[in-house]
Amino acid sequence: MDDLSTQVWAVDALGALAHETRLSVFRMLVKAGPGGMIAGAIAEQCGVPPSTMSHHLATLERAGLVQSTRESRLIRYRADFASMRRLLTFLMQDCCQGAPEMCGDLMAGLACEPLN
Amino acid sequence: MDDLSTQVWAVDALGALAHETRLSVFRMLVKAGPGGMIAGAIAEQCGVPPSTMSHHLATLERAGLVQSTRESRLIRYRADFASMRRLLTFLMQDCCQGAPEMCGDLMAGLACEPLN
DNA sequence: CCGGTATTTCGACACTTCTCGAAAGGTGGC
DNA sequence: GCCACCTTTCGAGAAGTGTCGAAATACCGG
Repeated sequence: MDDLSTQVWAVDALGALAHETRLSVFRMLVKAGPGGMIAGAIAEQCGVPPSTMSHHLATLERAGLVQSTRESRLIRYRADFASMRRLLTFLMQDCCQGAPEMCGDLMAGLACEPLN
Repeated sequence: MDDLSTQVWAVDALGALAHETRLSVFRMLVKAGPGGMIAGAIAEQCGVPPSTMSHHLATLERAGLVQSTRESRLIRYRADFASMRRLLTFLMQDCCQGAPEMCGDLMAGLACEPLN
C-alpha cells in the first residue's frame, strides 16, 4: 500500500473517530479488548438510540476500525487493533525525519508498561 | 485536564486532520520541522487557492495542531508537536488496560530510531 | 410457521462543512 | 501617503453529515 492510498484511508479513519459518540465507542471497544461488545450494549451504555448507533458503528466499520461478527441474534463489535496501529504509525511516520529529537520525546510520553 | 474535556478536544483535533488537504498540510509541517512554512508556500505546494487554504489553516490552528506567527508581511505556520504527542497519547491510553499484549505489538511497530 | 427480540435500513429534516472569488486588513518600500 | 504584496474575512451556493422514528430484516424458541 503506497503512501497516497494510505493517506486516503487515514482521512476516513480520522473522520470516523472525529465524533463524540464514535470516539467514545471506539475507546470503549479498545478497553473491552478482544472480547468486544454486543451492539445493543454499546448503544445503551452511550445512551444513544439503536438506529443512530447502528449508523455510527457502520461508519467505524467502513473505516476498518472495528469488525462485526454475528452471534445468533446478537452482533458483536470488536476494535481492530491492526488498523489502530496502522493509523498511529502513519501519523508518526514523518515525525522523525524532520525532528528526531521530537520523536524521542514522543516515545517517552507514550511508553507504557504492561499491567502486572 | 480531565479525560472528558480531553476527549472533546481530541474530537476537534481528529476532525481537523480528517480532510485530505489538511492532513497533507499537517504532515508537510511535521516534515518541515520547527522551521515551519510560509502560508503562501503551503497553499502553492498543495495547489489550493489562498482563501481556501487560509480556512484550512485556521481549522488546524483552532484545534491546536499548528501555530502561526507573523513575520512582517508573511505568516509562518508550524506544527505543534506537543499537541501531536497529546493526541497520540490519548488514542493509546486505553490500549494497555484492555489488552497489554496489543500494546507491546503497537510499540514495536512504532519504534523508530533517531537519524544518524 | 409464528411471535418476540436484536439490529439494520429507509427517509426526511436540520445542521454543518467545503469551496473559492471578491473585498478587506495589515505591512513594508519608496 | 500611496502602491504592491501577502493573507484573511466575507458571502453564498453546493455537498456532506447527524439524528431518530418507522419499517424491514435476520434469527431463535417453541
